[in-house]
Amino acid sequence: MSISAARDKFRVFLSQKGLRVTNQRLAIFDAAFAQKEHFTAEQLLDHARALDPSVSRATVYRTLPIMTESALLREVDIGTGEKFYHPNREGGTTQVAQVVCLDCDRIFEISAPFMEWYGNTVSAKLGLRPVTQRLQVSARCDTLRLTGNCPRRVS
Amino acid sequence: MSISAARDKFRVFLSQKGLRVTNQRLAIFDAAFAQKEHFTAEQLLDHARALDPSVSRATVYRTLPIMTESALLREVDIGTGEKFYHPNREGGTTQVAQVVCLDCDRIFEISAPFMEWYGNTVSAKLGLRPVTQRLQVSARCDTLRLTGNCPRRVS
DNA sequence: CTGCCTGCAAACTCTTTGCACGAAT
DNA sequence: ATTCGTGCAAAGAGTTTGCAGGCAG
Repeated sequence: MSISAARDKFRVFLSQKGLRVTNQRLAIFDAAFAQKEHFTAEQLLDHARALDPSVSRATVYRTLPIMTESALLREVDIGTGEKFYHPNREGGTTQVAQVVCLDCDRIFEISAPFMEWYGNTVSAKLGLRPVTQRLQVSARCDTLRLTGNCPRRVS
Repeated sequence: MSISAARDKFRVFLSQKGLRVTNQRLAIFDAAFAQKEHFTAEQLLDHARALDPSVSRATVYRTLPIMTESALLREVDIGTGEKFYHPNREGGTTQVAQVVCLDCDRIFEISAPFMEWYGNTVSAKLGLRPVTQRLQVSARCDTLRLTGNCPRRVS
């Protein structure tokens, strides 16, 4: 999905929900889709302000749930206190797992289709209906620690 | 593992680490192991104070990491802002997944031995060495929502 | 023109920390 | 007698919210 297609999808989503298409929301969208890696609300605020200085922290926090609900953004909570976000460029709803490198603090997304099966199986045993699954692996990078170089490039 | 065996394990752990065996730490331990379900730091404080009114919030927060490190307690972060804890009565380090019921807010622990294999596989692809895994499923309980009764009893 | 959206700053929640006193070893 | 542990209250981080004015529809 191209960025302009995603942008259109965002506008349509807002309209269909009866929400207004404001310059601030568009700036936040553009800032989010310009990111190459996972970002925090604070980082997004910085980038959005570079596009439109009138964007406030409050609006960023109010817009993030909208973009998450529209599936344009993925929310990732790795238990560090702050939430991370990542543009969903493929537009799909495929299950993904996260691998968090404890040495470079980067987050890698890995397709994990079996997670859905697992959620169904386990939930059925309890008489529940699965809604979401999260699979996260935190790992160390020996190469980085020993050589000082991270062997992985920015995706 | 009986509760008194666990209590001894806690005392031994403290001693071996050069930490002191205080009444407050023991009260917090006893309060934790008296819980039937997952609990928060605040709930633990309440129960510990019932055993020893001198226990403070600060000491609870300072003791929780110690009990977690000693594997007597398991820390569970389901992304709600507050952390949950659960006594590890079996004493093992088996991988467990959590199923969180969005209707009764209860947390169920499910053995998930394949998680370790998965962490290894995924990490190896990235050249990383896995440290921890988290697998969580959030699910709805239709029975509870429709009848008002939760079909699962407290474990 | 109407009412949703905004920025600002204060409030909130959970957790951590500095300090002086108190208790375990 | 040491030194670590403690309670208290304040600080801290991240996020949410009340309000008065502003802009989209």
